[in-house]
Amino acid sequence: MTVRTRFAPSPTGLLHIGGVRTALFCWLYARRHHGSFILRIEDTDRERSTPAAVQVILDGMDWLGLHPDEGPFYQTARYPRYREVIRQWLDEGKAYHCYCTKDELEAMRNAQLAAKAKPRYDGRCRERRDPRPGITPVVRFRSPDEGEVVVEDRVHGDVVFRNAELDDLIIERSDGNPTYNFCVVVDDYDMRITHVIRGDDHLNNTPRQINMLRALGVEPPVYAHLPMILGPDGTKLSKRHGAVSVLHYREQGYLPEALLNYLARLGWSHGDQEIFSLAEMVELFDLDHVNKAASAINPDKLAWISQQHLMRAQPARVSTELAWQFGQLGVEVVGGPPLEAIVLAQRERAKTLQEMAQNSRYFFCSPEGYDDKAARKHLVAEALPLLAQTRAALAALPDWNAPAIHAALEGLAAAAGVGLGKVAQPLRVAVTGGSVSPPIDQTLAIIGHEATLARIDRAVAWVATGGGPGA
RNA sequence: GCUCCCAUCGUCUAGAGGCCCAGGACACAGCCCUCUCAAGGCUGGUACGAGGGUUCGAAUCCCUCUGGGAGCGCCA
Repeated sequence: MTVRTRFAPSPTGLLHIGGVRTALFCWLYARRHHGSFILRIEDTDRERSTPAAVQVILDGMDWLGLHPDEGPFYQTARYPRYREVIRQWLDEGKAYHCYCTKDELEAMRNAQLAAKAKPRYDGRCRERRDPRPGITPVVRFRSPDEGEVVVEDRVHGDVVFRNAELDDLIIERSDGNPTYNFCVVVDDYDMRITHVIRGDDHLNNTPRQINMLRALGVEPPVYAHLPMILGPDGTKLSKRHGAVSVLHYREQGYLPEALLNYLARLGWSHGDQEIFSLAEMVELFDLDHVNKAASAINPDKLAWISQQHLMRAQPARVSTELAWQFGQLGVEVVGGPPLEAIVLAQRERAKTLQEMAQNSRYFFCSPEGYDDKAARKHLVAEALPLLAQTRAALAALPDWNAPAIHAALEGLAAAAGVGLGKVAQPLRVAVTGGSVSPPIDQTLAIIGHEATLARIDRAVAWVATGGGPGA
């Protein structure tokens, strides 16, 4: 039997880390077993579903490369099918009309809560024969009164629920719209889903769904309920921390495979391995090593993984992403140094593409000013003679490349009887505006011969005129 | 309140009775490398929630407790 998994988000909020992790596991499992991954939009809540939210889901999945083999399917497009099943169940006595008003339901609920009982529908309309005038009924599924349902879960093991705990849930609202638990069942059946992989907040819904599946005459699929993902502080994911759209991660400069790698390690493991390429994840993923406990997001670790992927990715691809980041910063890169050289020089000193771009402005523009602390230490009168010598030596260089620059600077330092740092730091501040950059030879090589000399001149003049604001 | 789930370093996790006085990773501290910052290497500290069992032997199995979480909607 071919594996068929599905990711079924509802377009009522944003697609965040938690949803993405679920999507990832579904996708990985399907890929791993050469099956199909299906995307289904659960938009039966017409009040809260928005086209914008659908678009975010689609864009997010697309960016991450979690492409569905089938779909997206929209539940709102399947209403005729749901009605067909409901009609059939009504005919077979598996479902019935309920004329209780919201007020009555509310009263029932309060009474049960007051009696310290679990609030649930008592089934009072089960045997009702006649409609109540003026009330449009809902349709309820007739849940078994006795026995128990066993959810055979791939991550939790067998979980047993007594049917006595379950009540008759509404499957069609009074406005004619079908409800979630019911649609899921019909869809998973129609779409021949073999493995339902979802958040464990759905574990409690599962016995009801199994009962409905059986009413349809079929046996349930394999279930795997994933633990929740929590915010950095260990509490539920909220807007305050972590519950931001996945697309935020793109803007902040994370590579999709880095985010996916991080998410894969949240709840899944393969021994001690931390870094996985997409191909490795597909090859190694399995449900047996999915953890049962909830896990908290750790931004530091995500950043570290991000950098690991930045260092491993093809420079050409990283360049493309970097160009976008420069665009965001308003830095014109056309006509400047090749981006690949910058990637190679900067990738081990940036956690994200955004950070890389921010730290690389000086490759394209002269510093607008000098870092205060750095200037006070290195751009001072005493440093001028050596800086002037450096300028002369660099000006005389016939070939402008890192090894040649390096040799020149080394020679200068040796002749002056100082360490390379004495030469490099003033130069670095003059040319980049700060005290941090890739190795000075590489930095100068990328900036270019002319620009380097011009910037040294500016710095010398700046020192000569007593410093002051600006460069 | 009822039902269900969960429980190893601060965090992510390895661990499927002896290989564990518990391993890896992030973070943190120190050292090395070094023109700065990184990257990399080395070293260090910190964890099996508590109590009972079972067993020659338990982080691993069972029970109770405690602590977290989820569900109990004409939301998904």
